[in-house]
Amino acid sequence: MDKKEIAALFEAIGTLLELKGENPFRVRAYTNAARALESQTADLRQLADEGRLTEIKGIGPDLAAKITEALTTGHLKLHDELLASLPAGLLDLLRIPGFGPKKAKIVYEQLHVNTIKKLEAACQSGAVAKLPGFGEKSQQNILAGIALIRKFSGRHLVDTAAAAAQPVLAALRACAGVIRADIAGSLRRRRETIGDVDFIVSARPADAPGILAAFTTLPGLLSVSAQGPTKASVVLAGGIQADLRVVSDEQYAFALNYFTGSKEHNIALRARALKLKQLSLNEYGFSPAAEQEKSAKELGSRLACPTEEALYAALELAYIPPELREDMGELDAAARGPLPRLIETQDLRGTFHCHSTWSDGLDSMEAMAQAALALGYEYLGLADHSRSEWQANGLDAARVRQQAVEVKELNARLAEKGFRLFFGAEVDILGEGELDYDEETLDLFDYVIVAVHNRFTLSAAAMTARIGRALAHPKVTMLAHPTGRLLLEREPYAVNMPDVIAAAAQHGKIIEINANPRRLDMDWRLWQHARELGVRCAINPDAHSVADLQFLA
DNA sequence: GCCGTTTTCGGCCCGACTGTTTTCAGTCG
Repeated sequence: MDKKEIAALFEAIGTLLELKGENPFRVRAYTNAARALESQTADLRQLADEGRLTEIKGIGPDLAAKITEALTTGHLKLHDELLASLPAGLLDLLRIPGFGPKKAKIVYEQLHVNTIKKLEAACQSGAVAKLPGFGEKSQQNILAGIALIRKFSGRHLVDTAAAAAQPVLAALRACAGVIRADIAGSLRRRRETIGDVDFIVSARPADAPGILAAFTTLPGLLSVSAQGPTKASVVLAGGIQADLRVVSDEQYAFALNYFTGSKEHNIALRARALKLKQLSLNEYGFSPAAEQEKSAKELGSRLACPTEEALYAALELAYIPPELREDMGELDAAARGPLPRLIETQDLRGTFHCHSTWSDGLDSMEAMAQAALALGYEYLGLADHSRSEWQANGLDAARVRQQAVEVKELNARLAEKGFRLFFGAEVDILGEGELDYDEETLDLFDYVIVAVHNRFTLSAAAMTARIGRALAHPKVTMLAHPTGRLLLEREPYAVNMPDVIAAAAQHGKIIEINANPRRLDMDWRLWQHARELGVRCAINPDAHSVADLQFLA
C-alpha cells in the first residue's frame, strides 16, 4: 500500500466513524491524518522502519500503528470492522449533494433506508419530509441531488481518462497490422468529463481478430464486457469503460469522425451532407441518399476521404478541430472560411492562477517558479486564496504582507533568468459583491482574480449582479471561470453569461477560462461576442502543484 | 485521536448558507 491508498483508507474511516455518530474530533483526526499523508514527500515505509511516523504532524502513536498495519498487511482491521457494521449502500448516500452523514444516519435509523433507490422511494412517498430536521424542501433537494448523481455517474475527469487511455493507444499502435489508431469520443474533444473512451483502429480484416485479442488481454483490465469481430468493450483500471472499433483504412476517417462526435455535431454534419450533396453520411462513408435502403456498410463510401480534413472539405467546410465539435456555431463558421487557429499549449507564455503552499497548493512558490521556468514560461502569476477560504488556508492581511516580501526576494533572483513572478490573489466575492480584502491589502497585489465560492444557489440574475459589482472594483483584474468548474456530481452555479461579458466589457476586465487550454466549454459564439466587445479572455487553469503545471504543458 | 514554552486533560482554529428551527444544526468549501 502506498501513502495515497492509506490516506484514502483514513478518509474512509473518518466518514464511517461520522456515520456512526462518533466523536467528531476523532473523525477529524482521521481526515487530518489523510491530508497529512497526501502531502508527505518522505517514504512512509522508511519512516515506519525507523519509528519516525509520529514526526508527521497529525500522526500520533495510534495512527502510526495503523499506518504500519496497512503497510504490512495491506488493509486495516478497523476499516474492515466499520464496513461490516454498516450497510454497504449507506456510504453511497453521501454522494448526494447536501446530504451528509448526520442525515444519512437519521434516514437509516428511522426509515431503514440504506440505498439511493430506497431513499428516492421514501422521498416520493413523502416519508422523508416528516422526519425531524427534514421538510418538504429537503425532500425535493434530495430528489434533485439523486437526479444529478445519475446524470454524472460513471463519468471521469479528462486528465484521469487521458492517463488511462494513453498506454492503451500506445499498445494498439504497436499491434501487428494496425495501420492507424486514435482516441475518439469526448476524450478527443477534450471535454472536462469523459463517459467512456473510444479507440478507432484501421487494419485489414485479416488482422482485426489479433488486434481485438490484444485489446481484451491488456494488462490491468478489470473486465471484458464484449468482444466481436470488429468491436470490443473492456473496463480499464479505474473503472473507465473503453470501446475499440476496427475498420478498414478507407472507412477510418469516417469512423473517427463519427465516434468523435459530438452527437449534435454529427447530426448537423449529416444534415449538411444531405442538403448540400444529397449524400447520406454515416460511420463508414458517404452514400447517395437515394440508395439508403441498402445497408450503409455494404455500400461503402462513394466519396473517398482518407482524412477528416478531406471529409470536411467534401462538405465544403474548413477543418473543424475536435474541441469545437459541439454544434455551437462551428459549422456555420467553417462554411464561411477557415476557423481561427486554436491556442496550443506551446503558445502559453505563463499562467496566472497558481496556488502555492501559502494557501492550498502542494508546492512552494520557488518550486512553482522553477517548474514554470523549466517549461519555458516567461512568467508565473501566484494567486493564493483569500482570507475567507480558511479551509484552503486562505491568507489574512498579515500573511499577504509576508508573502509579498518573499515574492520580491524570489523575483530578485529570477530576474537574471528573464523570468518574473507576478503577485496576485484569488479573492472571494463576498455577500453582494464585496471583496475579501480591504483596500490597503488589495493594493499590495499586481493583479486580483475574483472568484465565486459561495452562495451557489443564487438565481442567475442575482449571481450575475453580484459578479458585476465585484468586477466594478478598480483593483480587480479578472474573473475566475465564470461558469464554475464542472466537477463530477456538482453543477456549476447559474450565471447570465451575456451580462457577465457586458460587465467585463464595461469595466475593462478579463474573463478567465479555467478549463482545458484548448477548449472553451461554452457556446463559442459567446466568446466571439466577448471579443467583439473587446473583452479579453485568459486561458488560466488553476494549478495547485508542479504536477498541475506540467500536466497543462 | 492528536496536541501541548497549557505536561496531562481540555481543546480541537471559520463563516456562509439553507432549511428547519422560534434559536439551531447540518453541510460545504
